Amino acid sequence: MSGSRPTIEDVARVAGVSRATASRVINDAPGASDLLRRRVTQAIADLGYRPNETARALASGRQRTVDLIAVIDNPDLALGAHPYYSRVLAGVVTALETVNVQLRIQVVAEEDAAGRIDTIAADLTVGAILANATPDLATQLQHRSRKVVSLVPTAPSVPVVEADNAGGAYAAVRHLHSLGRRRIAAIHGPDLNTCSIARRSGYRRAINAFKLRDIGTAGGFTREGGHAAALRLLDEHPDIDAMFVACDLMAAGAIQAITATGRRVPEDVSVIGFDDNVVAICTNPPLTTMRLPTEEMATAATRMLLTGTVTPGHRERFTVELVERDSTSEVG
Amino acid sequence: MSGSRPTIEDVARVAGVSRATASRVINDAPGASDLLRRRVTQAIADLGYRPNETARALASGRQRTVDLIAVIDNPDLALGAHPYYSRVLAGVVTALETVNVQLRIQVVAEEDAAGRIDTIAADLTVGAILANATPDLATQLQHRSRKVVSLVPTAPSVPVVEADNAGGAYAAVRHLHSLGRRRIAAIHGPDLNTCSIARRSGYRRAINAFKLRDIGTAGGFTREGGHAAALRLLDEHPDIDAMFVACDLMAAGAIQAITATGRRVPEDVSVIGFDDNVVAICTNPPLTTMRLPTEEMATAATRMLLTGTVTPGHRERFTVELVERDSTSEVG
DNA sequence: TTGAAAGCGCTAACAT
DNA sequence: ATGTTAGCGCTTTCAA
Repeated sequence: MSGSRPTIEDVARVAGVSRATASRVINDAPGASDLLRRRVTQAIADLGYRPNETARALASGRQRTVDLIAVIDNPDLALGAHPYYSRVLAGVVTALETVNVQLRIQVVAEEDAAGRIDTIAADLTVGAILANATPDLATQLQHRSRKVVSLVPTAPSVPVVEADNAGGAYAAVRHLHSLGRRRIAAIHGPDLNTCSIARRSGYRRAINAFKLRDIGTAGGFTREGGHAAALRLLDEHPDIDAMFVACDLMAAGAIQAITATGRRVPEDVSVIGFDDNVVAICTNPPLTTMRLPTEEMATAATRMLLTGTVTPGHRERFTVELVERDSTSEVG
Repeated sequence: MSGSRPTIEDVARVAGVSRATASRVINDAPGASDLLRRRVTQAIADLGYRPNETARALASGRQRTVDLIAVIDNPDLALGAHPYYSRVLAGVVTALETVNVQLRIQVVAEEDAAGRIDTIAADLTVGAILANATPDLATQLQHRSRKVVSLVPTAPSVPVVEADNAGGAYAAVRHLHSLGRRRIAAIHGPDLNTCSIARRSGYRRAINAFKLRDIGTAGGFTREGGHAAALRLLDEHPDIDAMFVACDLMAAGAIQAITATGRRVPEDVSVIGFDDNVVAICTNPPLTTMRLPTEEMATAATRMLLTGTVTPGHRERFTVELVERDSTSEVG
């Protein structure tokens, strides 16, 4: 009776319609009048009905899954290794804890992403979370399926749960400035990466606001990239007294490079990163950084997919906060 | 016809029995003669039959899941943050990619682990992977369910997919010794942690083999712990020229501490870690460490559960290999 | 010990 | 537009 979970049968009965109609409403399928549609929706709400995913899967012949799409350029930093994916994964898993929905992870190599779009879109059931898709890929995927949400900014029409990258970068530079740093160089991420672009624009805005010189180079979001970039920067601009680095992994490399040139962090060169993942406490010295609420963002994105509340152009923005550690200090 | 996957119906027909009997055999349920049991088993093999998990879940009323049990003592190092869990998660997800089995993650606080054992055991369907269980917890769980496999050594009867912790620790010390280091201190993990115990015994064995002095302290497997431990060690034994640190996170802390005392890594004090997770490339200098194949181990453990090949006392051991970076050097 | 048959909760033809 | 009905592949009574 009232002990077990309501079924579609209950919904149909309460709404005074057939199971088929109830099913149509639940699945947003055509072939139901607005009147009945409303009655069913009401019944669902009243009963607190939630479809049994298992029965759905059996009847329809396909398992409902949430797809996590990761575009990989560097195979060394796969799912288990890269702190970003780890956090995304953890966030998605949290949202999936209570529902009967499968998680499918699709690792797509950058070069054959284009070729796989149709297949991916066709296989989508609940929808896809784009961990790090390019605007192009995201747009195409969204065109073919609608059930897509990105964790990084892409194109205006693609639903996104994003971090305030520009604001975070601005705050980072402002912090360095408040410490008396005046020659603040930047190690940016890849030129075409949208997070990287947003962070760079935040940096530029701050540089202008504080009337500083814009010194920057790109590092590719890897430790190696950060290392090489810092070396270049110090070579060309030996008087740099701070670095804004667009991700923690690069910041780790930058710190290694800075100290390798005989400079001290934070006294000679203060460093501020972006992400606040486990790497930040392991650099030497520990890294001051801007914290991204990655897990929370992934959870939110997954919930959107699950509840079907993704609408084109939907935009949710999470704030990014400063976490002070030992890689920054006042000019002394 | 031959196009789609064989069903239990096909198995029953080929074996010349009813669906009910086939089901009994498949589920190891009582009530089937040895003769029929053999015929069904043969038919399953011939057809390459694999049960449809979705149908199973619907009929039985419960979803089959693999449970990943993580005992958490430090909330700061939850699933998304700690590199170990990330790698385990990645490995489990890999094994689950092709099957219709749900992943359920149970985060258990250390203090109420005991109280939750019965509930956890009762809810198990496919089985549980114990990421970091104590011998006590593992034994009790295995007692109540059988379908349990640990990723760390626990008790002899509990099936385990483990790393050669002792061998790895021995190899680490041997490496330091081969570089001319003679005052090799150790930062061990928690006293009661079985990985930590195995690594410590490997260290001791090496210390004896090379006739070195046994200098050690415990660090609790956290960055903070490693930091504090290194400070203590250097204070009490200022002439230490190398450290064997039982995990990368602690090694990161140790390196921070060593350089903070004005010593150089690797020249004055060489450091070798254990794990080889993302942290290892982010320390300053990058960390020489012993690589644990955590993802592969987790995948193997999950497959065992899935195929039902877990038997009490089963023991699988993965080797641990040296990865040289810049935190170790010859005495010069 | 074995088999027949009734569902599990839902989707999707097919009728109306 | 709406309802009727036949399964999806399996487990689990219930009878034999």
